[in-house]
Amino acid sequence: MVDRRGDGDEGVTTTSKPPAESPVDVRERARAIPEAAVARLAVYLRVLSGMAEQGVTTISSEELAGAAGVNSAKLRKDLSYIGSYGTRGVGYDVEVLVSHIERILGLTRKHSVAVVGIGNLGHALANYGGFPSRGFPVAALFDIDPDLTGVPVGGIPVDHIDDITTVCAEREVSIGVIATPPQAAQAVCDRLVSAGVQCILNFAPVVLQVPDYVEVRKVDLAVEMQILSFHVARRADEAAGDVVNGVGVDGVVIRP
Amino acid sequence: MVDRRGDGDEGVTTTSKPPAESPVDVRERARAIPEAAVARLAVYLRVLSGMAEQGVTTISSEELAGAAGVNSAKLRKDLSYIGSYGTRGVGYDVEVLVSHIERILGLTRKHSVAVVGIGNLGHALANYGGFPSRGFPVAALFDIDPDLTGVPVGGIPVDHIDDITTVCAEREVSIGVIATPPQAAQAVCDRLVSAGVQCILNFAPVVLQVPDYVEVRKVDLAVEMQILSFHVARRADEAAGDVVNGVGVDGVVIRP
DNA sequence: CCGACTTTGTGCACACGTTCACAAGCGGTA
DNA sequence: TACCGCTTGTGAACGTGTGCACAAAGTCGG
Repeated sequence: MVDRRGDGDEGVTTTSKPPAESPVDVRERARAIPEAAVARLAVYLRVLSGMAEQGVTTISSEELAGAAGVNSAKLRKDLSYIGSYGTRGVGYDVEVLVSHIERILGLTRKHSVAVVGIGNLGHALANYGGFPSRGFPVAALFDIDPDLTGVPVGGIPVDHIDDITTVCAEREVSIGVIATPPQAAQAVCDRLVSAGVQCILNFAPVVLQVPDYVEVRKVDLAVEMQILSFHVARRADEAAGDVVNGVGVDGVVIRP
Repeated sequence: MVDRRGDGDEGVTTTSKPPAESPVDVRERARAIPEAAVARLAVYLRVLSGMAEQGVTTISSEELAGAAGVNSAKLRKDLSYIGSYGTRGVGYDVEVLVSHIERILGLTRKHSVAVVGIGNLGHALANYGGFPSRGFPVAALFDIDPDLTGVPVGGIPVDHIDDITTVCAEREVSIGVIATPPQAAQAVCDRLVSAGVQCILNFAPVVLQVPDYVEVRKVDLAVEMQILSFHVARRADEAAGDVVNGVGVDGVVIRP
């Protein structure tokens, strides 16, 4: 039932395609792509889309790397994970690259999204234009507050959280977004999981416990802030402690 | 532990390799906590704070690791970067650990935050309770829309973006949050930087170009979604692959 | 004071990710 | 066709991060 539709075939490129990659190879390749590279591929894709809109048809690794904020060797290696679709001496065809990255990222298929927790953040997410335009239609909204049920937010009526199982099944939700207060997050997560959702994006500042087969990514604003804070502090220490021999600013003995 | 051993008895170790590092490098290294560890320390801190509130005074690496969703060896190694504050046979004193992590993360100082772009997301951020409670008071809001100027959001009046330099200096903003549309992000970023802000949290789906001394972290919802999408696709491929092993790729299922 | 038991801190080996550097391949030119 | 300059793709070196496994260091009961 896993419809491996994707592009009807690989022959979009010129006739040159010696080893005639089989779908199995593509699959093996996808499995072997490092996590870090996947994140960057998504960035390349966005940059490339922008390029395409501006009418750019060809781009070199150097240019693309610059626009994506990485070094060009890394970029080429990342792209090599998905196949060799460049032309030596010339660069990459923007459209070809776009379609291959989309295929690898599984964007040939639409992924319906459900947002749980329609507070400030939930509202923002429901109205966020970046989702639908990139193949992630928001198909359902849930909240525990009965007063919200039926109220449309961003064009979609809110459902009560108790209906999560049936609604998710009905609308084929494949990604759940948790935007609830921390206390509710684990319970919501459990309900999503039992509703068959296997991918979760968690905005609540909690560590979710899930079965192995469920993929969770978290966005934790406080943690991001604290990482920035750490760098501020480190920088201050460096400035202040430059000359201090053996002792850091905070009293940590650095040298024996 | 901050390297204070001078004991004899290395046992069976091979001949030591000479890294030939200058003392300065050693000191820099000692100070440098791996980026990945810093992110986790922030998580430990949150978990520990919760524990403390519930009256827990002591915790073992195993328990804390479980609550933080990491393995215990990693947790201990992470904690060892900031010093050895545990008691063998017992565990860690929660409050002691909290205070040390806070010190390392630079949370003993308040870091004022400015949010630029008061749209849906900006509203959500301005109202987000998680910031002030964790030592990140929102001290300023900016937008380009003159109609918003003076309007209070989350208790703070919005300033016009043209006043960003003076206001940021006045209120000692150390962290800037960009929640504008992508087209505006780079310009806003430039203004923040020239206003002296050295740490930026970017929600706009753009790769920001900044000087070396500025620290940028990005939160890109579309990228997160696409990473999840990749995993969905990979999983689907794997499921198909189980069948494909020894069978054609046309989706015909042949059960052995 | 001792021995049994618990838990930390860390050396070591391994896996993952990044960067370098260069051969291979392509388009353009004479 | 033969050459030249340019850019890709990748093997190999390197650096960073992870996990295991165990000695060291503590508590506790007797």
